[in-house]
Amino acid sequence: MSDLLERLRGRGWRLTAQRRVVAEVLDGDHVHYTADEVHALAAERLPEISRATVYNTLGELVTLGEVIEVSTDGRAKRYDPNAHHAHQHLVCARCGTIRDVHPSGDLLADLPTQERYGFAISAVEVTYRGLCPNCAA
Amino acid sequence: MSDLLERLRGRGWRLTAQRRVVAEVLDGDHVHYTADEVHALAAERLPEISRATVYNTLGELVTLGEVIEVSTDGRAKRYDPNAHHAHQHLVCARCGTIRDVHPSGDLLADLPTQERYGFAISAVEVTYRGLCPNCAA
DNA sequence: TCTTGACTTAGACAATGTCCAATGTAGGAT
DNA sequence: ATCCTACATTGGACATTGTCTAAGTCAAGA
Repeated sequence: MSDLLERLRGRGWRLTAQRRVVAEVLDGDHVHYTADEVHALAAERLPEISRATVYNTLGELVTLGEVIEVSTDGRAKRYDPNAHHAHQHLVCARCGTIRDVHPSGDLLADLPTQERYGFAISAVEVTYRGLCPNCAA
Repeated sequence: MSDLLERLRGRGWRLTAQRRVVAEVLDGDHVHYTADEVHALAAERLPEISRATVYNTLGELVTLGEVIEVSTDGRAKRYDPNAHHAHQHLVCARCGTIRDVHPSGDLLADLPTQERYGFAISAVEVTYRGLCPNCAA
């Protein structure tokens, strides 16, 4: 993730202050912010950045495969910059916090063809749900 | 699911026309409607049913463990009445259609303790994403 | 049949996300 | 160094999904 900006420039991204700030906010391994959280953090550095730009930029990063969009609870989507390493999520049912975990084995065994019902499958997600240490108290 | 109404009555549910209609709409194995779809279908039989009642009733059914709430795309949640048989979901990335599939083995192997980060895990979800036969065309 | 607490209703409100027309600007061309 | 222009940003209106509340209604036991 640290050389994200170079990768993006290499793909012809026009590098603006807004995009740089959004990318910097997302830098880090265990970060799973909502769009509004990204907006708030970006605005600390670039006060007049608009919500629309944050949404646009996040959408572009998802399209480029640099971050993964995670919808765990029907509330705000969260954005996961750890797109280059296969991982799964631990989600708190109360506060929505997400934590990455790493595959314990190769559970991603593909579905047998007869269970695919004609779908062209491109990804598998595994989500463990429960209460985080904070909310369990 | 077919004797859902009896189970609910047995739990002290007050049986109203609205609840009956919502439960009937959800009857069926491969049904995964959004709350608005449930409302529209319920309104065909009981025209003046309100959205609030549909939301309330769906929430109660989830609390009672009779249906499962599925959030696959950050858009509307879908309600899965097939709560009594373990299963996984195949989700179309374009149209949001959901299809049930049945565990091919016991992939639900628990996470090792050192990967739980103090979470009290209560459920595991597996979602396969791709394009359904319709959208692939 | 009466009564009562649970249920339903309409609509206001909240949270999240999308879209658009007007304005600004990054970076190549000159 | 400056100019151009296609692409990016902005603010605000709008859309979708879901929640809440106060007032009216009704299921089911007495």
